[in-house]
Amino acid sequence: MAKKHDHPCAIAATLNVIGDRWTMLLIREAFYGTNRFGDFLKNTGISRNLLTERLNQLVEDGIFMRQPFADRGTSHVYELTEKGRALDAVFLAMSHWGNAHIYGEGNEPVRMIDDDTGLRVDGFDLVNSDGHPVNRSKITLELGPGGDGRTRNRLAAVRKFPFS
Amino acid sequence: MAKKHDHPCAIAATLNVIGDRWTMLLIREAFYGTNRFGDFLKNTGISRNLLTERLNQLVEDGIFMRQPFADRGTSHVYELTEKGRALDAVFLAMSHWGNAHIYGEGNEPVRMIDDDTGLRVDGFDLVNSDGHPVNRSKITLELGPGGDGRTRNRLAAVRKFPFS
DNA sequence: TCCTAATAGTTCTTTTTCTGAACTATTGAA
DNA sequence: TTCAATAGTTCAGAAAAAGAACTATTAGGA
Repeated sequence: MAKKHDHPCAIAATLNVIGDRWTMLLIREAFYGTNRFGDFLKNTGISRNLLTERLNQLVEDGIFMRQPFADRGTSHVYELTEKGRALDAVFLAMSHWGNAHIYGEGNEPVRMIDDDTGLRVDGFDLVNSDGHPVNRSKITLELGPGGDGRTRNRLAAVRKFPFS
Repeated sequence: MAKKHDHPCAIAATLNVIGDRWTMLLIREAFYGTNRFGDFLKNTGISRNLLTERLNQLVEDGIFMRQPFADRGTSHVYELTEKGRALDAVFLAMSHWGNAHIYGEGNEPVRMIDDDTGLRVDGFDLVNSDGHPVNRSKITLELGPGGDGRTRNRLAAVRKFPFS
């Protein structure tokens, strides 16, 4: 991928791993069960050389594990690591937003169903470290231990989120 | 941005809007309260010509509203639309993942605090359309009204998510 | 009125990345 | 030992991004 963002920010850091046109599509495939080079290729439309590069990078970043697979030829299996599976929240958020705001109600290509009730999965509640729900409009940003002067200045300007 | 993904998938559709190195960073800035060309420029490090192009695209995509601002020179104010604010879930998911899996506990540059309890915001619960919690490991994918033959074939292969 | 400063945006060149196609390598099975 | 399947490499052309210089617009002040 391109040059990395280098300021202390979790969004920037995350974009350094998944912030390009293809990576989240590869991770979507992994969640769908795809684990072979050729299947990633076929199901996403990425070019071969980019796929090679992206898979290598994702293995290096600890998102995929690569294991030999004795089939025909030189085969490997790519599986999500725990760190990779933890991207499920990003997957779900993007999936929900795309359904709601690009396709719109009644036009979703794929829906997620809650097996227990048969109802559609339909959003998220934020929870705090006690597991209790958080009011999305009452969140404050705080300088963390990994922040620096830039972070402090940045937060000094704005602390309230317009979450809804 | 680059060529668009063209298959019926909410992730692909979302990537067509935010799937590049800079866009989520601009949206982060908007959540932080940034609304002027020069401030986006300064706070992200994007180049001027790309910023112009991205802002135009985001206005076209309905993520930002652009309004005249009488200051000095030819000024505008960029504000998130409701569709843009709805990306808060993506923002929160990326933010949480970056903190947890790139910086790690004790190294977060920025933390989100639940004003009501003072505790850290620490993840998401999925909810169904009744607003009730969903067991993440019990979700099924279903062909939606906007799906096509490709979608059907795709889902036929795998229906269970390895969410954790 | 004219100049200046502030802001936003454009243009242009160079560098980097992506695309797409052809080619190579490895290995199991016939 | 040849063939087919798979993964991966190489390379040329196209597209996008980076970075710097330049232009345009307008408020305010001399």
